[in-house]
Amino acid sequence: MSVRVRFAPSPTGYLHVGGARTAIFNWLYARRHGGVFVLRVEDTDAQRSSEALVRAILDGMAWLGTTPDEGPFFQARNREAHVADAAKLLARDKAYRCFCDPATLRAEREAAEKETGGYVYPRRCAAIPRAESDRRAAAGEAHVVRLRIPPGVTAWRDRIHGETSFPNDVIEDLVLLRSDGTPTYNLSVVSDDVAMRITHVIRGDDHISNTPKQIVIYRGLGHEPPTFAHVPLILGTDKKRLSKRHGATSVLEYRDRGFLPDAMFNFLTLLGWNPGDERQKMSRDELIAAFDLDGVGTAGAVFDTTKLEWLNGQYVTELTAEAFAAAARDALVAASLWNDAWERDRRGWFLQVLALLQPRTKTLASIPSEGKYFFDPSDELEYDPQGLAKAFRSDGVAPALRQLEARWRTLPEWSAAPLEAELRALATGLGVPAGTLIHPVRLAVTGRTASPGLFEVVVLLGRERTLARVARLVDRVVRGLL
RNA sequence: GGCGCUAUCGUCUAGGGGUUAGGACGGGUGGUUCUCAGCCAUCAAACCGGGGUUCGAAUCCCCGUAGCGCUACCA
Repeated sequence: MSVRVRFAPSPTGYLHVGGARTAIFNWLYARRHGGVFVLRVEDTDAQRSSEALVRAILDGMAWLGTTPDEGPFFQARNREAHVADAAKLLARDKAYRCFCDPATLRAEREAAEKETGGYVYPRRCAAIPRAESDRRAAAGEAHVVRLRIPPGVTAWRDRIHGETSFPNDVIEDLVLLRSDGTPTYNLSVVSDDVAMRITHVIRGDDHISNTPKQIVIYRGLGHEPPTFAHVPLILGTDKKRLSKRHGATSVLEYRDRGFLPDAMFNFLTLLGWNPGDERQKMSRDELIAAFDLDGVGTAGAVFDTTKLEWLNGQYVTELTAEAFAAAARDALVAASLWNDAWERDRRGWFLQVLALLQPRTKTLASIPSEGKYFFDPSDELEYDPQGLAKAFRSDGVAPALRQLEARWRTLPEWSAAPLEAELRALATGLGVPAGTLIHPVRLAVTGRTASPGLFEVVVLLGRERTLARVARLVDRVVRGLL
């Protein structure tokens, strides 16, 4: 039987990293086994669902590259089939009508929870004879339909947790159909999974306790349950289930923060799964070839973005120059630092600047700030205060820079080798280490204490901007303005 | 409260009777170098606790403990 898996988010929020990882595992499993990946939107809660949220989930999946082979299907549209399945269960006596007053039940539950803590519906209506049940329903008496949980134990072999079982007496005769005739979650899920011929249910650990209920429904319907694989939850740094208060949890937020989808995909894959060897950075094809449910761990995993940043840096470094340029363009536009010339006659210059920046870039969003001294036409830099104090510790620095400025001004060729030779010659003549000049110059042209190689930077900055910046800083230092 | 799941460096994890308990991120140190990044070298860093079983438990069993999840006419 060919593999059919599904991702079934309820559109009550954007696609968060936990859901994204579940989607990835399903997608990977389908790809690995030549199966089909189905997307089913569980939109039966009309209050909380919205089209915009459906859109957000689809966008998130598209960004990650886990687009469905089938779907999106919308669960709410299958309501009639779910109701029909409930009728089937009723006809087979796998379910029964419950005429209990909801307010009474609620009171009982509250009282029980206060005392012993536990409460399962005491099955008062389970024994109502069929004829009476039919008569009362026909007479219009309000009722719900409940699943009849048989005695015994419900067990399954979870692909991740192994043998798992629940004693049936702690499983409630859950409501399948509400008094208004609408189906509830567990019924809808099973009904749809059966209709969609799902073979493997790969979902979060939080569904473990729904599983025995669903298995009873499968059997009641006369179907063999699928294989279940419950993936451990993703946790926040406090080890609690990841939620908004832990910071960014939407995958699209990571896109906006300058992360690459391949990096995010790779990182999420490694959260709770490992290839069985020591690889960390893996391409999609490698991931597909290596992915297996057996490699999924059993314990929750803390979502710590430190490693994601490293991984993203790896992927950024490997981007082609064109791809990096396109990403840089978007980031610069967003930062209002973009100049159209960089796509035209200044294209070559732009690419050279980016070549310096790319290997040092961890996230795309940091490009504008990291390269501001290149992109911002202004020479009014802000100087790193600590760097300033250190670079101009000695009084001889400012005059030395003036000499350097003069030498560079008349340099026949504005390129790295002569620029460096000139600076070093001056340093030697002055009897100081080259760093004594290099550091203040770096500060003058970039405002910072750290940058790509100074002479490469200066070459790209050009003579005008370089000399203007050096002169500006020296001037301000001499006048005691800094 | 009940039921369930889980427990190896700070984090992601490997290891499933005998290992110097391995790797990655992050951190430290040293080297390369004008700084940063990178690269190279190197260091620190873990088996939740207690009982068993065994010649020998991180590993198997039991009991604790802790964390998390579920416990609706929500999904």
